[in-house]
Amino acid sequence: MVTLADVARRAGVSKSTASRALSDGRVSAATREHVLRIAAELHYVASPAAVSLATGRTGTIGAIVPTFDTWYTSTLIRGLAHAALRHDFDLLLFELGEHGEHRDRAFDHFRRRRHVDAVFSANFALTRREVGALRDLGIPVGAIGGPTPGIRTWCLDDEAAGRLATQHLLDHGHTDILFAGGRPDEELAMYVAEDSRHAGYRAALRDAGITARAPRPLMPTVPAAKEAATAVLAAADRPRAVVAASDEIAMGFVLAARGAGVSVPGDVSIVGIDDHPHAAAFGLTTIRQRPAEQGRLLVDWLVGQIDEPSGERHHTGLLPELVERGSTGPA
Amino acid sequence: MVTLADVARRAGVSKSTASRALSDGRVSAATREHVLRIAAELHYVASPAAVSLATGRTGTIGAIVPTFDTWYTSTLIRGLAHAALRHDFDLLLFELGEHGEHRDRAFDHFRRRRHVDAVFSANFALTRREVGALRDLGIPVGAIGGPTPGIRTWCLDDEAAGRLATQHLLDHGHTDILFAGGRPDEELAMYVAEDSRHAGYRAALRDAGITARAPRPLMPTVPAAKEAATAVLAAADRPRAVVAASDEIAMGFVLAARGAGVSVPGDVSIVGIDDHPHAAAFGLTTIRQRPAEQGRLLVDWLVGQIDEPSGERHHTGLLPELVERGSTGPA
DNA sequence: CTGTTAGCGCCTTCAG
DNA sequence: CTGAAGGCGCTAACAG
Repeated sequence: MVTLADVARRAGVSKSTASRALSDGRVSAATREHVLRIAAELHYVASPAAVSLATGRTGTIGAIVPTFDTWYTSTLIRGLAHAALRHDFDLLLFELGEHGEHRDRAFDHFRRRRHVDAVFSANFALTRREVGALRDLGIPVGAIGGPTPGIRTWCLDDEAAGRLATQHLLDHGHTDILFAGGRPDEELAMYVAEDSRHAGYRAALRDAGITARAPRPLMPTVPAAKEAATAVLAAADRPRAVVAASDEIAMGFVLAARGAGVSVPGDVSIVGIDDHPHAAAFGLTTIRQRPAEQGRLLVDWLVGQIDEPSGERHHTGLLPELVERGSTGPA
Repeated sequence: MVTLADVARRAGVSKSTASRALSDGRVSAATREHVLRIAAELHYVASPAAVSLATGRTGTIGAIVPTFDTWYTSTLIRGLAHAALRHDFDLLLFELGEHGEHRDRAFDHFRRRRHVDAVFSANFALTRREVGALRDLGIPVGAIGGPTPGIRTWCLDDEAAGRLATQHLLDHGHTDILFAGGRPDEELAMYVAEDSRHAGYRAALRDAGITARAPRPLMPTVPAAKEAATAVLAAADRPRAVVAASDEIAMGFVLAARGAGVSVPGDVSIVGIDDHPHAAAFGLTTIRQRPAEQGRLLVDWLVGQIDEPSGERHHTGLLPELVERGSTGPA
């Protein structure tokens, strides 16, 4: 392997000069150019380990997410990866999974190794204790999630999203609107976004002077939603409209409706939240959020914080955006 | 930060003894236990950079994939991440994206940094040149993709999958079978799996003495497939059955069929390949593959190779598996 | 079994 | 502007 010493020797300068030439340091333009040329010829690449040991910087950002294989998290990670690359940072990935041994191990493993300069966290998947541990790492932490003491956070303004979706239905004259979503299992801190969306739904109805139905909790996956939706649509008190807490839930409803011969939006209007890539094929009216851009945003901020920490720890709500397609119609 | 020296001093031994106690080395049981206790008390964690510099090992595996946000790649990565964690390795991720500047940069960045002990590659997304560069890295390389000289590879036996899907239709008495899939854009090396699946389809028909239709190339996404399917199903020579090169394509067909009032499987039978998580909700008959297990397989192999390279460079085809649901029926 | 001695490759004072 | 020297934290011979 070619080292800095090789480059220095070949260039006829000292290691220090070579080092300076390769980075910012003050060197004469001539030597710099010369060293750079030699380095290129030799395909010199600095050893990350050595650089890290000498500087304390690792050049990598850690990302901690609940699972990779969902539209939201995988798209978010894509955004993180692109931005990290643009800033010349590497991205180290940790999947937490559900609570349990594996999860603890993953988290511990991540927390104890000091080889990241900053960490991105999908906070909505962490316990309070875990978030605290992250904060105490002493490096910049940026998270997707609700407001969290001591941590800079961002996320879709879920309440506004729920409100916007509901208002859209209200504008169409609907009054019998079901909210579908929210975990049946109270244990998990995950998916609290759904609670905020539900709150937005309730607020919109309250403002309109309309009574909300009892929500229909379900797991936020297409198959689970389809199953639940089949029951909902077969019931005597079938709602005329539904606000789905996510597009996957909305898709489950569309699938169930078609299977049951229920027309969308003729018999029931359905609005989702997310703008999942499949939403268009389902003709879904939805509230859009852009995970990839959220990832970019986070990494840009993190990289800035590595150089000069600002101490800012507030929360930023991202604006939702209505996308009208064919799944909603007049009451 | 607490270092090995701190532990050694506090334990009253030399750094080397402490180091040995913390790892495999020969030390008396008593000293080992003592050092271990002190280390735990002090929350000692070895500096990865220092270890790496001293040993030449980095404890991380690099993964290079075309994009994160597809079911296949994100599930694959989940498998990689789980297995890596189990072996106490970190996972460094690189997303290549489409060909172009960003892609070159990503690849170069990855190739030049020597901070991974082994690399996983989603070969199907790479050019021959890129694969060659990976091979020349001098570290173990394991890939998902077709047989590649000099590289250990695995992938679903796509030809067998295409054949199995087609045979299933043949068994139902179908003779008018369309193959939907294959990139309209010849440029990209990506998704060659579709070609093999198409080959399997043709082989099955040939064996049955049935003439194949001209395939319907399309982008492998739900929206694109739905659009293409709408045209296919409206045509005068609408096929009685279709082998979709992937479940996403199959879903596009199901959506299009429902939109056009075409009954599945009454008017047209549809079989997919992959067993995407949404497949069940679509009632899709499909050929299953298990990306997460593929990821695990790869990492297990890679970790073994890091310790003792075996030089094996062959290809392994993974067996496809028919999953019958409701989207296929008699001719 | 344990301590001493050298580095691993780079950056960074400190002189010149 | 440049060179020499020391150290980042750890492991790996080499003696004892």
